[in-house]
Amino acid sequence: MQAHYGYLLRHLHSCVDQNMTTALASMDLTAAQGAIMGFIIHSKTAPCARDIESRFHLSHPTVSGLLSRLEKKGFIEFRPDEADRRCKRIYLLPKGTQLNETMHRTIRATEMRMLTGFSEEEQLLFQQFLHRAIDNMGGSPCKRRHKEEIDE
Amino acid sequence: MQAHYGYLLRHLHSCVDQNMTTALASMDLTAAQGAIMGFIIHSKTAPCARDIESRFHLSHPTVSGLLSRLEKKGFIEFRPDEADRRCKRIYLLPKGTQLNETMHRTIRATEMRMLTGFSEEEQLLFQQFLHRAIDNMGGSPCKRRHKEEIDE
DNA sequence: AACTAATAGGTAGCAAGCTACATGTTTGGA
DNA sequence: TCCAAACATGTAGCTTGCTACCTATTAGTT
Repeated sequence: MQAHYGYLLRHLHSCVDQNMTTALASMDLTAAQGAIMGFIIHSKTAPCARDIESRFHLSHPTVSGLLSRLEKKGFIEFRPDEADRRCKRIYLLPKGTQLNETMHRTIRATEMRMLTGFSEEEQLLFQQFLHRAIDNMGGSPCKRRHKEEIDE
Repeated sequence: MQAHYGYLLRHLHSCVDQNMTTALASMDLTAAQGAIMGFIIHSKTAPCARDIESRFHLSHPTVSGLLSRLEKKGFIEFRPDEADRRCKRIYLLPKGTQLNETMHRTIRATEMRMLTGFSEEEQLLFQQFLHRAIDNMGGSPCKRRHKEEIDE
């Protein structure tokens, strides 16, 4: 029997994404949007789009689209940085601040569901496999490299 | 340190997909298109869109789009089934038949790259983890169920 | 001081995933 | 036989991912 890891990865990713989106639907968030809101909520200082690109290894236009949808829905707002007029910092609006605990519980619950029947050791191993495989593929999927991963 | 499997899965899937697409670019195929061409080439009898949906757990419109791009590029053509006028069977055109060996080698090579440094046992374990996680999430990402997975 | 690099962001355009709804064909049961 | 359910496909419209190319600002070098 053949491996077809490419297929398995797409399938699992797709399942998790759909389940996560369904779980977050009552909060008016998709899986990707939820992940980003979690990051913004936990940031000490107001992040800018670039920070999100680096953290999630996403291209600039992808993040740009996600943020503009979150802005349209009233979770966040942009305000220009006074010191550096290039970057627009992201600030939480009330609707965004409210999410906090419920959202994290929901995300956690979906991940736990995926790992049903996995022992502690298996969970750790699974996580290590994913990290090793990512490293083997060169880390960043998008062309434009991020600061912390300059391969000299 | 937290898990964030959702993020890891997206990241790995994205890396693999990009690498696969780059590797297949010289054949004028993307990763998803390559997977489907492989399935069509190996089919005993001419498949229809539905067969591809079941095999890859994809929704109908997704498959429909992929196939129409493959048709436009001249890899395949559609011919209606004479017995059942609902389904349009998929036939390989010369450009599609030519792909065979090179394409499979390329796909295999990319998967092997991802597994660099994995022992035989680790590869098997990784594969089992993916299958188990998929089962935990309920198998099919899209709403419309497929024949073989009717959960009674 | 001035020019070039790097950086932050914007837009267009495409692929691939999804849901929801509509059409036409087959099949099976009353 | 006939009508309803199941089935194969089509289309519209959305999100999320990408590349490529553009502008504006900052920083660094000469």
